[in-house]
Amino acid sequence: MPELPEVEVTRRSFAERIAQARILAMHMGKPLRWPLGVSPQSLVGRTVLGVRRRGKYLLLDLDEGLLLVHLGMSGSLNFAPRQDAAGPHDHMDLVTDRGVLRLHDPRRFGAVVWASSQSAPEAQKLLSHLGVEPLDGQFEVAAFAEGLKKRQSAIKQVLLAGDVVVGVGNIYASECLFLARIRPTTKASRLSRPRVERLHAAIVQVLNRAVAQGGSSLKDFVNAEGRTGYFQLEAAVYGRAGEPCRVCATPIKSLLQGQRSTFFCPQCQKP
DNA sequence: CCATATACCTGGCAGC
DNA sequence: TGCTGCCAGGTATATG
Repeated sequence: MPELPEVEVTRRSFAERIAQARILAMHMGKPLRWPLGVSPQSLVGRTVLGVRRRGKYLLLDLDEGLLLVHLGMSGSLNFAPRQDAAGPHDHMDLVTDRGVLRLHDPRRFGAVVWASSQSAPEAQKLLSHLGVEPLDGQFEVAAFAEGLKKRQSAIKQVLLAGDVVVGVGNIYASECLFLARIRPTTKASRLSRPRVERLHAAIVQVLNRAVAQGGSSLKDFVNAEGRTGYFQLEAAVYGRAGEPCRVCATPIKSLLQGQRSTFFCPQCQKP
């Protein structure tokens, strides 16, 4: 579910409300992708200073250490003054004096991991290999082009890998490549400079637009206030196999790349 | 180092 | 209805 836009929308929907909250209790449900790494009880008394994002990870800065939260494929957070009894798919409650932050994650590919600092091994293991942030002004064409030059695999899969640029998942990879008029199977190293420039601009444009639309709610994404997103309504290619291209009316095609579905317009995205 | 396959887990849906 | 197989927004890890 959650790519950069959904994670950022989630962050914005509770960051201010949880700032300066004191942790009163923490309850963990079924095992997630990785263990918390510390006793939930040991976090009682800590204060949540703020919420940042790195790639698809949310970083909850505490007055001592931090929590890394990942939503996996099916995770969502909810922050409210109170929560109902936990359901079978609620796997974390962070009870604070400003509300309860609850992680709902049916597939349990998500995770909540404690780290003593962002530079500590337990955090670096997850963050160190991540590529540049596309929306923070540090994303530059020259470095992007350099990163792509080294990669022999298809551009779609290089985007998904997240070690050149972070945040572009399976929906937005197809959308960005459509906007940039690039065939997803093109080898990254073979992209012409104009195409790299178009892709760079498309990534920024698509992700910003998706954030503005509250993310994509294909199935069940909601932000920490329980609100759905609307970007899926304007998706150009994702999930539209067989439907007419919004630009040229040619039927959208789909294919598999690395076991993931890719969607593209064979007319607008020439090899 | 690089590229690709695999594993994790649950629910929804098409097809029979 | 109920079963089976396939698909789904991610990514560390194993394998070649």
